[in-house]
Amino acid sequence: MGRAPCCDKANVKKGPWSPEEDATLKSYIEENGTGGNWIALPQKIGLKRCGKSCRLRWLNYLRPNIKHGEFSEEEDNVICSLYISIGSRWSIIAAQLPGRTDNDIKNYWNTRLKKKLLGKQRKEVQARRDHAIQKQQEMMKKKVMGNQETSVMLSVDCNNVNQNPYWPDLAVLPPIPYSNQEPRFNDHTSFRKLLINLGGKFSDNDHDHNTLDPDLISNDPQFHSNGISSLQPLPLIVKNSHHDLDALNGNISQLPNNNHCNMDDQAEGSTFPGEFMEEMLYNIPQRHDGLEFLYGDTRFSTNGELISMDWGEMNSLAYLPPIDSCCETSTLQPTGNVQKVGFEGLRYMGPEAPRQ
DNA sequence: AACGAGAGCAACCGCGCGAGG
DNA sequence: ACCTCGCGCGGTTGCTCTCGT
Repeated sequence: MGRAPCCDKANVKKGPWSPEEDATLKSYIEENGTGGNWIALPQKIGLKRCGKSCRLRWLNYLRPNIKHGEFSEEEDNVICSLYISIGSRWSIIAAQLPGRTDNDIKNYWNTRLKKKLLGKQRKEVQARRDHAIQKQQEMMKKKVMGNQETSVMLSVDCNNVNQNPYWPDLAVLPPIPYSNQEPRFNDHTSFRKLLINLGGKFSDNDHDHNTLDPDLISNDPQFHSNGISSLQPLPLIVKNSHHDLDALNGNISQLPNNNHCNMDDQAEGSTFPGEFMEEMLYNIPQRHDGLEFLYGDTRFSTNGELISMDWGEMNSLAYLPPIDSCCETSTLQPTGNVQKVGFEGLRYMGPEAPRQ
């Protein structure tokens, strides 16, 4: 037994909305509001549409102050930052981006932002591999020549490789099977882990945009029902490798400023998900974390061994950063007017001490 | 110019939740 | 306490457009 349909499917129109339908719906809602009943609304105004369809059309397209078109880098930052903390809670993310709808953000994430991350990462992996192959070929050539000088050079090269423990012997490894990796990128957890490593603060000038509203989210019933027991921004473990290890072992108190990745000296002037992505992928010692889709889910034990770690565990390391009230969202009133609803916009104002 | 593949986006679907009876 | 109904959400689908061959 399925649930009863919300409307008579046989007698409702589906597909794209005509300008006439748009006009009818818009003018009615602007004059009278929704009347608190979307299901009854289409009948009331003579539209052969499902109530849900009307609601969606209004929310995503017709209501005032909807912003369409390109997302700014700042908006990218907000989306990524929030995605770290709450995952695919598009409505909450949308609440932090005035004029953007959850559907818009969801589409943008699925079609572009995600690819932006992956594309960059792939390109660099390939470049590094090509470079390593080239280098090894050169080394082999010299080795064939068999002089002593060459062995010294080889030894230096080997040391260099060892300084970069994640790209050992690349030239003898088979090509990374991209297609096999894809599925692992497709789940939210993998992307969230990746984004955690990106630090949440993706550019130098986004102080006003890495926002999250803990009240909004903690009051959101669905949040708890979705299996994330406490909505708390994760510590953004990026910069200091020793602190990272401590944090991963639960030593949060030893994580100064860890809610705000300091990009200034790690990737100054970088943009997200651009140069900083590369920095994260190739230059940071702890790049294992969050790139488990490349290396397997890992974290470090006290003796430095890598052990498995899932999202839930990572989430348990979280704490709430201080709050700066600054944001507001909008709701549609029965009158059709848009009312600003103030909420305590949670800003990552870091660096700050972890909340107890 | 024609065609196919891929990207982007609007819209639909099904489910969980809360309110109200 | 239980049931029904509507809302809101996230995931998915499918249409349209663009670009490459």
